[in-house]
Amino acid sequence: MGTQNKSATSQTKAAKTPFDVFADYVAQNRLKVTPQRRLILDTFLQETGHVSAEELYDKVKRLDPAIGQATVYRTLKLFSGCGLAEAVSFADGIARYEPNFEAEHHDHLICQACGMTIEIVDPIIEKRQEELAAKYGYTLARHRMDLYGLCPECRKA
Amino acid sequence: MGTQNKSATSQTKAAKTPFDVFADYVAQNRLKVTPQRRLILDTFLQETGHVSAEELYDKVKRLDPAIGQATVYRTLKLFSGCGLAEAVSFADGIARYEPNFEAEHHDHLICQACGMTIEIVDPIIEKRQEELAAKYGYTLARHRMDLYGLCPECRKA
DNA sequence: GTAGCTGCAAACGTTTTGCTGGTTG
DNA sequence: CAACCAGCAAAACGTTTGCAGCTAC
Repeated sequence: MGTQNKSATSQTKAAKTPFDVFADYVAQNRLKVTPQRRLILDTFLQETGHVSAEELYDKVKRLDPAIGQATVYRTLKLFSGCGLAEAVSFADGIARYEPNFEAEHHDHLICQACGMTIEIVDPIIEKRQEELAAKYGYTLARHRMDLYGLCPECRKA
Repeated sequence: MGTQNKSATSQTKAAKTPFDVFADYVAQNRLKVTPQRRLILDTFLQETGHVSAEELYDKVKRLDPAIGQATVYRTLKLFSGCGLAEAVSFADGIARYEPNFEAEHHDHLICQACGMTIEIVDPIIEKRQEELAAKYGYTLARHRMDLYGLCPECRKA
């Protein structure tokens, strides 16, 4: 599949930064760029992993104590809407988001015994996923697939 | 459909029923088996897919109107603790559980906008997953696949 | 100028907890 | 009979919403 291009949309254009993505989204949806949103985006993009809204609120508040938590919640939804953030949730009832740079997507092949993880991308599966979604009238945005089993080493043991 | 054997681990022993699993867990942890727990387990095991605590509470309540919802919540945690239930959560802030004893597994097609979820099992994908695992020398035990997108309704809107 | 945003606080729905009496082992 | 559990109701939790004033476009 050569380079990672979800579609043929951007040929000559340099890769969009998250800020561009946000700016575009804002422009297309009659929204506005505010200092708060900029700050929240900045802070969010510095996250390496996943953050809960509350955690992000704490960090942002340190930089701008006047900010309200509703703003953080609302803004995270915005990011989620324009693909900058991916909502992931572990089973503890707290919503978490992780920065989604839209670059490399991959699935996981995980060893249950030793934790060895291989990142995989399989065109056949990706294609079939699209077909499945289409069958039910869904438009697919993203997916998560984790395969659990035993790696060759642990299998021997 | 013959008997479902996930692996060749149990030679002489008969397969444990979920009730056995629960009984063992209860015995080992100084817990008690009560009519309520039995009822909740029964009801839960009849679920084909995922249930929220509230949904299960409704069903159980129809069978025993005196039951309290705290009991359902507490009991589901118990099931989760002994491996009978798997906590899955889509990004809507509601905890869901699905029976975890069966070999019958399904994946999810989830609407990002309204949360509508369709349970799917696709032979082509299942087969390809096995092939992929084999390619890397892995023996597959289970997997999790969630597809996120827009359902037909939300797509229109 | 106006649509859209913010912060606040109150409202919301889900889940947990404290308590008292009842049941299991 | 000693844990342990049930039901109830209230509290706690994360999240959303209504509103009045403010700000970006």
